[in-house]
Amino acid sequence: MTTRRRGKDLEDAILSAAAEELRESGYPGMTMDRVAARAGTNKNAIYRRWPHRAALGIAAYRHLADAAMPDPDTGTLRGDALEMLRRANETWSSPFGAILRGLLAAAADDPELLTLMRERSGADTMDRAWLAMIQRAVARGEAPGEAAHPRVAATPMTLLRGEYATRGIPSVPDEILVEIVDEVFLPLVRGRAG
Amino acid sequence: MTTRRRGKDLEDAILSAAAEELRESGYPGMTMDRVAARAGTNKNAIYRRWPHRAALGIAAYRHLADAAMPDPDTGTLRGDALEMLRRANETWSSPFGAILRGLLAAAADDPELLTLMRERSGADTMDRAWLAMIQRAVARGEAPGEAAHPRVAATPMTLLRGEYATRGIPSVPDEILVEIVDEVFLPLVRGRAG
DNA sequence: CTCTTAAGGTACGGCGTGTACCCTATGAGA
DNA sequence: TCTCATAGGGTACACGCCGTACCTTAAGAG
Repeated sequence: MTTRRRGKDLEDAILSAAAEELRESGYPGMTMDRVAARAGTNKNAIYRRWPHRAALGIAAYRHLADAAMPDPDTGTLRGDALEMLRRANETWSSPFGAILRGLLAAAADDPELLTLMRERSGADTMDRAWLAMIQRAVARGEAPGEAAHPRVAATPMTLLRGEYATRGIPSVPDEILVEIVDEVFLPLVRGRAG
Repeated sequence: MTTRRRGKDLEDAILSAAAEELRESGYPGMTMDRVAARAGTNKNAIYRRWPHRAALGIAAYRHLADAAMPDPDTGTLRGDALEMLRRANETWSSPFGAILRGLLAAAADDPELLTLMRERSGADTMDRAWLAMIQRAVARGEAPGEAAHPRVAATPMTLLRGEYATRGIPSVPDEILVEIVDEVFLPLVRGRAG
């Protein structure tokens, strides 16, 4: 330990350590002591940068996330929607998604943290992608223009999240995704005609 | 303290104490020590009955819940749906709902607890009420028979829960409820015709 | 070369969960 | 009526974690 890290170097080391802890133990299992130890520093350095454990957790989560997949384009609205749901399901059911859910659970009481989460977790990006997808379908004449409504766009993802919330875990079976698309999303889009 | 409580007496005392703690401090603030003190007993008696704090929390929550309102019957599907959402919004935004949300957050990782919660929290009852409501609309000729689908029935409540999950707070404004009904639920019901 | 700033080291206070141990009232059954 | 297994009461404690305080020491700007 000849040299002593400072500023950004140290900050990155802490974030990486926290991210690894998140990956290994989830948010509830991420302790400040272990993060400090893993980063080869001490809690002072952490608390000088982040006020809470939660703040560090969110910041570290961001360190993991960098998805930014391209929009699906299967040619049909049904195909695109299913693809989106399947991708989301994969993400949410990965250990990675478990972390996100842990964070969400911890933030559930704290509006301030919740908005932080929304920004970082790409939920808004997701909604925009759905809207764009619907607009492509409208352009193809596959859906009525009234279908391009934010709440319609957000519905399938909300339903998927609902599955996680009530079932609780590993992964939502594909039939459910199909059901969400065929029994809710597509009828909804059609029902908005005229 | 001439007499010493046993069995059901003591159990009720503990549950009542836990329920009061829940009401006053929410689930995160309900500590075993305080519950024991409030019940005039000690943690032994509690841990002999419930394995976790979470288990006690869920059991105590049940002690608070006894709603069972009659179904709304406004004469129109739109009116009934709005009424259901408004009632749910009231419940969920009450301190009482905050408790429920705290419990849900704590149980989010544990499927076992989640099923316990579902049974106790009346979510299934709620879904049945929605289905019955839709079936009345079908009988009136107000909705197509295909609309009486469990997933359709569950959609509005899931969307409302989604609002709580992302916004995080006090109460969902009425416009949002109206939007859920007019922009999603009713188009969905109509879109399932034919 | 000095001096402010930030890192390292370490020790705590406080709180909460779950367990251990030992004492004592209760009530069922002989 | 007496005995005795059972369950409640009291208390202490190990353990883990968060967040803070305090002091020492390196780094690097001026």
